[in-house]
Amino acid sequence: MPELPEVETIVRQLAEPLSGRLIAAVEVHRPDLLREPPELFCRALAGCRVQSVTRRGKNVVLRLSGPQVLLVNLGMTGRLLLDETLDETGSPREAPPYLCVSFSLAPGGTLHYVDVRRFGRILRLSEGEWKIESGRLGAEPLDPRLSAERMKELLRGSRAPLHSCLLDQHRLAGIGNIYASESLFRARLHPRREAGSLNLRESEALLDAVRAVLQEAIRARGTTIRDYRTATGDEGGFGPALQVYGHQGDPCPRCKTPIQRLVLANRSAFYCPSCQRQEPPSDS
DNA sequence: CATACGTCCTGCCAGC
DNA sequence: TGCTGGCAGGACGTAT
Repeated sequence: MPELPEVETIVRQLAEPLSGRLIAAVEVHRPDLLREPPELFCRALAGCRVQSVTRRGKNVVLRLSGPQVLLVNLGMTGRLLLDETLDETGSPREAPPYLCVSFSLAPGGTLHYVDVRRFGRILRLSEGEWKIESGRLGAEPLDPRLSAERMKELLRGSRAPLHSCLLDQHRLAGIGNIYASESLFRARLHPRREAGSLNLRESEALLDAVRAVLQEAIRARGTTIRDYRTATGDEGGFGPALQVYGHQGDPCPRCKTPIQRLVLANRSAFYCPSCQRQEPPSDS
C-alpha cells in the first residue's frame, strides 16, 4: 500500500527521466480509473510535455505543459513503472499484466500505470483545481516548518483514536496503516488514545516518531508487503525494519511483550500493550 | 460537524 | 486436494 515513503521513492525515480519528456500518446485500458471519458483524457494529454514530478501526501503530481496537472493516486495496488527498454526487435516490451493506462513518451519509453485492484485514481486538473485539492490535504509531515505546536493543533478537538487521526489525510497527509502503527510504537503512544488529549510533549514525540519512520523508510525505498514496487519494478527494503506492523504475537523489540492487533474504524492497528499505555499522563 | 462504517476490487490463503 | 469465505486497506459516500 503506497504511503508517503513509497510515493516519494517513485517520484524521486521519475523526476529526472520524465522531466522535459513529451507525452506522444496515451492509451486507456481501464476507464474506471478516470473521472472523464477516456477519449477526452487521451486527447488532452497527447502532445503535452512533462515539466516536473513531485509528491503531495500520497499523490504523484505531474505538472504538464498546457498548463495542466496530472494527479496519480496509487490506491492500494497501483504502480507507476517506467519502461525505457526495447526488446531485440526494436519494439517496446510486452504490456505488463493489469495495465490500466500507458503513456508513450518521446523520444522512446513508456510510463505504465498498473493496478490489480483499481483503487487508484488518475485525475487531470487545472492548476486552479489542483490548488483547491491540495489545500484540502493536511500538513506534510516532513515539512520542516511543521512544529510540535502545530502538530498539537492538528490533533486538537479530535475525539477519535490517534491511529484513525493519523490516517486522516486532511490533518497530516501521507500516512497510511503501516506507518501509523510504526510511528505510534516509536512514540510510545496507544493507538486508541484520544487524539485531542495529547499534550505538547507527546505531540512533539509523535511528530519526531512520524518523521523518523518516514525518513528511514524513504532511505530503504519503502515497504513491500506484497504489491508495492518502485518505478523500476523493484521491491522496497523497509519490510525487515517494521517493528510492530504485521507482527501480531511476536515479542516487542523493546520489552518482549507480545505485540497485539486491534481493529479501529475497520483498520488493523498493531501495538505493544506494555510500551504503549492507553491512559493520558496525569501531569497534563 | 465529526466520526463510524460500508463500498469498491482482486489475489491470496487458512480452514474445511 | 480443491474449493471458498474472509481478509487486506486508500479514499470516498452515506448514515448517525
